Amino acid sequence: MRTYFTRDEGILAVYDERHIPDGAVRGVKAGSQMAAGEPAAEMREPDWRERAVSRSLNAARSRAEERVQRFLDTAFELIDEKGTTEFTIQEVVDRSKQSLRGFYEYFDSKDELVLALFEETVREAGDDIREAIAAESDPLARLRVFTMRLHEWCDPGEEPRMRGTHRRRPISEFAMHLAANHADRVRAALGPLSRLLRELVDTAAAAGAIRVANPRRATALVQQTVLYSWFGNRLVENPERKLDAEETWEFCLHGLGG
Amino acid sequence: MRTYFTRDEGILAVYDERHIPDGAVRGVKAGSQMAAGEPAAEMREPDWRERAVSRSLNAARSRAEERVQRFLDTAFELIDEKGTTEFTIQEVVDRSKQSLRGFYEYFDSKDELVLALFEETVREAGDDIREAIAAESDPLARLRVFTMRLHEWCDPGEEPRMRGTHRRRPISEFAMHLAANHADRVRAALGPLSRLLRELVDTAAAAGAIRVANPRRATALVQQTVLYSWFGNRLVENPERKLDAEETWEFCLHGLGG
DNA sequence: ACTTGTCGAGAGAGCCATTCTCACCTAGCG
DNA sequence: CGCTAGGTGAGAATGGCTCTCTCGACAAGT
Repeated sequence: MRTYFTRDEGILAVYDERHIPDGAVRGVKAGSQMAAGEPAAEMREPDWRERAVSRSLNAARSRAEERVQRFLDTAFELIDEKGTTEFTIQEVVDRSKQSLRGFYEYFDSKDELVLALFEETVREAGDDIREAIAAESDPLARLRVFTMRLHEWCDPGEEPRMRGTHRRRPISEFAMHLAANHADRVRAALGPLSRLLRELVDTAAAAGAIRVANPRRATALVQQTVLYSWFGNRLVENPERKLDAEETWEFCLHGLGG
Repeated sequence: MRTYFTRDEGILAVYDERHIPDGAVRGVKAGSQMAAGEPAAEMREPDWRERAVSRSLNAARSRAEERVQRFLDTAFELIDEKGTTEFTIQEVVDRSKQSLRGFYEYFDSKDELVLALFEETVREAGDDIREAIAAESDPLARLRVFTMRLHEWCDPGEEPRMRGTHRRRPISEFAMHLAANHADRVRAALGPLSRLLRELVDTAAAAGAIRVANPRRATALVQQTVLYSWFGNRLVENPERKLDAEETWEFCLHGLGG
């Protein structure tokens, strides 16, 4: 089983680890006639040869980056159009004017591709949330903003999606699937958000705004409640009765003894 | 799109509506030469012909019931063995010594089959929970028992499953999938449980054991928290840190202002 | 020109769900 | 008793997808 994405780095760490180096490094070795000690090679000062190599390596890298990015963009596009993650690889390949072979060069499977989209999305969400939090100073307010934003992020009300961002519902949905089959990857992707939440909980607890016995579990519960409450709404038919961010927050707040 | 299962009745209502009657009723009509008013026919006293017909109808029905049951049992068996719902229809058919054609005679699709298993499971859970609740009289205690039982039911700790019941994790998991694609069916299946919970919440609120502004939403939140918290545990690696029923309950309790 | 690595094109392979065909078997009927 | 039609088992055929593999063209280095 191959793995292209490093756990915490995410998408753009892809090619460095695999394809490019595979080829590039081999090139270096061949070009420099392979001196004695391999580790020593890293320490040598960059002569023209090295520079040339690194230049072509960079070129190769950005070529690859661009290719991967095209796959990702196209996939986002298809999801946006279809409102579901049920596109086929063939579609992605055709539309991005690349080859099936190329696709599997960069992604192990379709899941891997969607996982990448998921990571991207979570990253965006994280940035957005962090920004929103920065505007608040009160620990409880920060916690509240986090909760509300995350909730909205999972399931943006009506879909005329805001400029610049993508449809997120299909991704969130697929994340359920991923959570079942690639729990570790999903966990890793959510890591930064979990840690942020934990911080907020700790701070709020320290400030006496909430009373929690076990911060870790409290964090987990809040995260869960928020992450899944949008999904639960799927089982509610009457839109009037769907739970919104505010209600979810209040429930959490009480749950936290606030 | 055909539908074999009535919303609230569940599995055993299947054949009455479709196949059997399709054949049997046609038989009746032909046999009795189709008198005048169709509705009137239902009111006629059972002469020998009617009795004979109903006997064969019953025979056909139980034959069908037995066949369907065999599919269901086999599917449960496969799930138990594999620990996943990833069996193929072919397997079910082969092992139950029936035919593919027969399968699609009774079930529209694989989802339909698993939905049936899900309904069965929920029904069992409901019975179990109701029984457990009956042993308690205090409103809050009843609510607590409900919560804990439901939590355990979704994700029975370690799998050496108790006699008589089936592996439930794979079913719960598949339910996530179903919730995405057949929300209405899942909602219907969960209906009785939701109503029960609502009752408990109302009673507890009336008794002043908890303070809720909007019972409906409170109910939804509790249901969600419980139903998904086991799923959230999937993202927790260290078993020590997984949330258990007790913790979930306490969170809900506070959330409910208890 | 010759080798070697890269990559697009696209033909499968394999796996499934779902549908279709056909032949058998049995009950009812003349 | 032979005949016919509906119900049903067996399992072949279809279609959709993911993923693999082969081929050939192109590019860069030698």
